[in-house]
Amino acid sequence: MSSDIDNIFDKAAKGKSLIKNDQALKIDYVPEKLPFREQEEKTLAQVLSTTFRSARPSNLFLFGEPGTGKTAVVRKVVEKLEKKAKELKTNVKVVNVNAKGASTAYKVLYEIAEYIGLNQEDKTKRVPFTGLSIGEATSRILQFIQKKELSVILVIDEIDSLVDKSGDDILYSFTRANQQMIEGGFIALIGISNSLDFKDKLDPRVRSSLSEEEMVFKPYTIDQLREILHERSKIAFNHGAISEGAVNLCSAMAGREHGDARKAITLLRVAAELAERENAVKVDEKHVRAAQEKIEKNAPYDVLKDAPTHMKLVVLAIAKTKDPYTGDVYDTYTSLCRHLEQEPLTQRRVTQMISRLDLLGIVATDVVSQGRYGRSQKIRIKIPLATVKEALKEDFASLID
DNA sequence: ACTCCACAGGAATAACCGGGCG
DNA sequence: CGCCCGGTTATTCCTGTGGAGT
Repeated sequence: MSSDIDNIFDKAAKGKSLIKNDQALKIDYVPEKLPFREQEEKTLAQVLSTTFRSARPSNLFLFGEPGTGKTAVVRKVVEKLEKKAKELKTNVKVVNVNAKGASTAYKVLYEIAEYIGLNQEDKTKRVPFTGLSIGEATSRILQFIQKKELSVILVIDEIDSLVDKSGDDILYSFTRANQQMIEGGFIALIGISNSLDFKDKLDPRVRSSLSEEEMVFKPYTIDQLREILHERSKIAFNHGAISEGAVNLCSAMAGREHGDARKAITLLRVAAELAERENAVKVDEKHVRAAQEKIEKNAPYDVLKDAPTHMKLVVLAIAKTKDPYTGDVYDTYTSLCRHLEQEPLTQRRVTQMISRLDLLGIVATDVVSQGRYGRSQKIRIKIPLATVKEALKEDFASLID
């Protein structure tokens, strides 16, 4: 046991660990070179270059499946732009918001205010953490931009979740603001979206002004993924610390659905962590497989573990009901509630939770019509029962058999 | 061809919370 | 302090519907 520990220390001391640069395997790492995206980089840079002529660049709209390099391309180009802007001492501000991370529209506005320096600058017209109406916050931001004659590049990642949450009003006011701010500053919007049909959800006016310029990111092919991983492992790993087979397997696994580079790299990272932990000399296929398993198992476990009580009860009810349809599940759920002396929620709420669980990937639902016997949802649990038990045993030890 | 089950899932509304504002 | 604002959870009420049984 203690020799293991010694081993770890020895290895670390000798600098013999597998990983040379762990940053390079993080999801938000942007490498110097983005293979197969040179064209996109160029186009983006072209569009944004008008900033230096003090003109507003076209709004830009990027889509593509997750892990196709949208965010990476934008980050890279925008970083360079910022650097250049600093050299030239222009008033360019780049704002990066991830709409998914910021849980509400208001938080998005708050972050924008932080980034452009409004909140440091002006005490009476700042955008506080909460308390203002959306409209007031928006207009304070716009006024500040105009007053300071800022050139703002506003990057909104996962823009679809912003619109889902609070509609396109904000986007509308931003795009419209541009038409009014002929003098002074401007906002150029860069929207990034994973879903291709997102545009249909928008108000036509917003749609046309948001996508003055569009770019579609195609999924990577398996060969391309391999190349990407190859490049990345050169940065991340010490020489010989990763086998060819591991790289190939990662790319194959990540490419199975659609070429998702993020998934491929996460896979590689977790595999490397596992390999390090067991003191292996190099990362190979076995670790990749283990990593895959770990990733699949862990995500739902975490969600479930700190879900609200009734959500857990619903999951438990689904697990306990055999051949679960909504009605049966609701029955078991109410009896579970009685058992725990909890007031049961309405069926409406429970169906909402089930569709939420569907979204989270914990269950799968199918609307099935059984003719005479009505129309209902057939529910399947997508994660292993053991995981469910593990996640819920703290709360309902007595109910789990 | 018609009926009618057993729900799905939208809309309106209420209750509550956290947090700034005057 | 009470008030406003937006978010989230939950309820109530509702309209819509695929297809087995008749």
